[in-house]
Amino acid sequence: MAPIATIEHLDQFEGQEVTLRGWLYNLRESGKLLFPIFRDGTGLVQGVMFKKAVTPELFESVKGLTQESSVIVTGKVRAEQRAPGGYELDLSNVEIVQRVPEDTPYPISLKDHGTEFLMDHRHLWIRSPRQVAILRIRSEIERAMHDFFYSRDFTRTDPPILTPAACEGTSTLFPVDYFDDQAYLTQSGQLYIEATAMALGKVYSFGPTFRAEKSKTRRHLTEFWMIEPEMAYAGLDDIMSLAEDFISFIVKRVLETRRHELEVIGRDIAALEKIQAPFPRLSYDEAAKMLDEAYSKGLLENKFEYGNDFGSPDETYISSQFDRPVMIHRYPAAVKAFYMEPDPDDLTKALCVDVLAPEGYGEVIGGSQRMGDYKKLLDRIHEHELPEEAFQWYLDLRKFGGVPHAGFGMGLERAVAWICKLEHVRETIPFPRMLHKMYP
RNA sequence: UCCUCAGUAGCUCAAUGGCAGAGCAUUCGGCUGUUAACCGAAGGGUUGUAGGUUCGAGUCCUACCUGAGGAGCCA
Repeated sequence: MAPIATIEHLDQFEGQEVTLRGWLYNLRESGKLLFPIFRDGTGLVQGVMFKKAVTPELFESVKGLTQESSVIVTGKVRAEQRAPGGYELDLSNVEIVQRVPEDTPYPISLKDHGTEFLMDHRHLWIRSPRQVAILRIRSEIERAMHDFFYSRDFTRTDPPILTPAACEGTSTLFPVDYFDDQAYLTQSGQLYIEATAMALGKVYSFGPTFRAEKSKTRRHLTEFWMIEPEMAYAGLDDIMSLAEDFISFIVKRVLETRRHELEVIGRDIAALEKIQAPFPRLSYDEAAKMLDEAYSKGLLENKFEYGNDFGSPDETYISSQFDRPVMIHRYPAAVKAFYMEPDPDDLTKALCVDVLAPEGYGEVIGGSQRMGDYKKLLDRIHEHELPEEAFQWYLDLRKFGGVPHAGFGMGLERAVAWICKLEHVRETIPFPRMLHKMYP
């Protein structure tokens, strides 16, 4: 019985007979010679079968085998320059586990397809080599995130997904029936990990978040995964340093362990190699000045109105001026969330930071120092017309041993989209949830 | 929600207001080194839906549906 191998590690079996378990990716025929290409989730390998070398029954069963039929194949591994991947399998047996019927052929061919068709067949599309590579990179990024925070003595604490009230505004919540009451799907775990940070010091959370925004852009999902660190006794500068170390760590890890996948998707690796801390830091005022100058030079279509949040084209312009992520800090408090601490040097500004990814990917991280004072926080809750009762527990955090604390949130899918340089976040998650898109 | 564009075979796309076409996929045949193999043949159509203009509409007009891209909002 031949040992079971994976295509990824075929080089360890050169000259040996192995068994692979996978699917038929493609089949080329040349008379009495067959070239089936197999995939097993770790890569692609081409098999060779000469008619004379096997039984007629075996040859006929492989000849005309349909795409994506599941197979267990046995053959001898041989280095072969003519084969894609560098190794080839001289086939001695092909066991067909399930044959795709001819009258319902596998819908995703090796030719081009449109977005709508691919999205309707997302459950099959994820088998394509490019999608496999992206999902492997996503997985590696998730692993790197956890490694980073554990190596820095953070404790992972999981916030609830069903929540009684909004974290920021109420217009973008998904309501759900909760017995005789109404609950909402969480928009962010932040408020809850502020509480766990007061219990454990340095914490982070990683989980799904839900926003019912009617956004139809390449950067939006209604369900996305967010990683959020929160630190007691920390301020804005601490989380800016943390954010640049964090991003640098993740990119370095992907370059170390997923270089092959980056090559599969055609990512420009040199651009990623530049991602090293420190990142450029710009105040909101400095960024606004930059936008003014760009507008007067005709580089921006619309004039930036000081005091507003940056629009998408503004972010793209700013990030295009740097070869690594740029951190913009101290936005006007008026355009930011209610829980942010005002800048003591300018009370109209908030101690917050947005990290804009390069190459036009926009905001991947948003963070801030949190409002420390009980009375000021209560006033903000009233100003934003939020229900005070729902925030009583949150206010308690300022009543019982309040300390300066800060944290940030990174949208995983936007980070993956940037690191993989994808056109759209829909390819960063196995089953994206978008406006009017729930199937499959 | 607003703006722009698109919808024709299973898929990707052609078709000056005048016979509904090709490549891939499928089926049949050929090929002993193919590289999204190639060569020959066959089957496959309510042109998104409903109206309208016209001798004649895939093509022009109106409404609606669906999708894509962008804006706003956000991670």
